[in-house]
Amino acid sequence: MEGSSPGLSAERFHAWLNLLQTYSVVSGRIEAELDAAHGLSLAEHEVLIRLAQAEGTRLRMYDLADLLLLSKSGATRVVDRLEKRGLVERVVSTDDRRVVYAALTRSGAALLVKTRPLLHDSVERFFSGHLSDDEVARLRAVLRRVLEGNDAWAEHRCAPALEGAAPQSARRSG
Amino acid sequence: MEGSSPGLSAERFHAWLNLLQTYSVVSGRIEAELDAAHGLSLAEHEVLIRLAQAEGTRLRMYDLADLLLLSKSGATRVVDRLEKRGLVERVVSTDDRRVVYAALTRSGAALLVKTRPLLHDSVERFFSGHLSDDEVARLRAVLRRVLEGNDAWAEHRCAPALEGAAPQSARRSG
DNA sequence: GGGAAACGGTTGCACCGTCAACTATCAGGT
DNA sequence: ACCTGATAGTTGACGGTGCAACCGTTTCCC
Repeated sequence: MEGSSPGLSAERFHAWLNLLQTYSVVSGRIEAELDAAHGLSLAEHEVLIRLAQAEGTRLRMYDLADLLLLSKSGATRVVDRLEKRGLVERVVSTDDRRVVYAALTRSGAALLVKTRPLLHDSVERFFSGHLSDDEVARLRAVLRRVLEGNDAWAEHRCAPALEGAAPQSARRSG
Repeated sequence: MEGSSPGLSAERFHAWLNLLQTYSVVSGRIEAELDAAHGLSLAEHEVLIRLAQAEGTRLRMYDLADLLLLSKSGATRVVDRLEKRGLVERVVSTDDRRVVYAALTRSGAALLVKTRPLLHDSVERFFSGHLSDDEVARLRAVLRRVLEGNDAWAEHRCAPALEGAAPQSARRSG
């Protein structure tokens, strides 16, 4: 009853531990920096980014939750917070009155313009800056495979974010 | 004012997003499985594991917090929970009466014997199972570098855990 | 020895997120 | 038209975590 070879699996288990640790440390640092600078959490920040990139700078709550890997209620709450600050507003869909859009407000967009460079910079400084382009690519490939293995890979979630760093203009329909 | 080339940094930023997603998805699955099976969270599980591996199957609260990358209060609370279930007990040090040891109880050790294989299995199934040994090694190396870059690499935190899957015997001093 | 500072741990409070239950709306079948 | 079920979102209760303030202990240094 020795089970699966312990020595081998230890190495594999450590990789998992290291992932947890990296997540914990890096996200902690980034969050601290963002919070100190603008009082925005990582999740809040990501909401703004996702909205900025979306068609019409708005998203259904449902899609937002999906994008952020958050529960429905989680999405409700993060939007609550942002709405209270006037960075986002809720708009009920006319097509389907169950649907609520979270829409980026003017001041939300304005804030994002200021905060995005810092986020970029933080991620680079605390994370990707320690890696070569090649390593980054390999890392992505590996993580992608894990996500696929968990049926959690989704192009729309993993591919976008941060494209075209200046979305202010020419966002009209397309 | 174009700043750092956006296209390049996008790729690097995505790697970060993918790390967040992988953490979220995988830890969610593992946690669900552990919880369903034994009512133990991932953090609680790790406490038991760390204690089992420690000298005398006990650790100072301080060290425990460090190992788990938890705040002091976080450690207090997770031990509270485990103590309430009788899996762990607090022992005040005689050397230094400020110090409190969290010590694995008999039933804690017994439970761990049953749960550890499942944890192993979960990690393999949801995470490392999707990767080759080579990829695992590369991943570890990369994550380690990021941790080092954040002054967060610590041998005692990253190396141990899960060594010799049968610690029940011959754990005496050494 | 006595006071100050450092240390280890716990507690109060607030935040963030989940789950389950709920409301409201829409779609389908009869 | 009506009832049923699915869908989108919100709410309330709750769990887990961090921070700051706190207590008791130890250490340092005069």
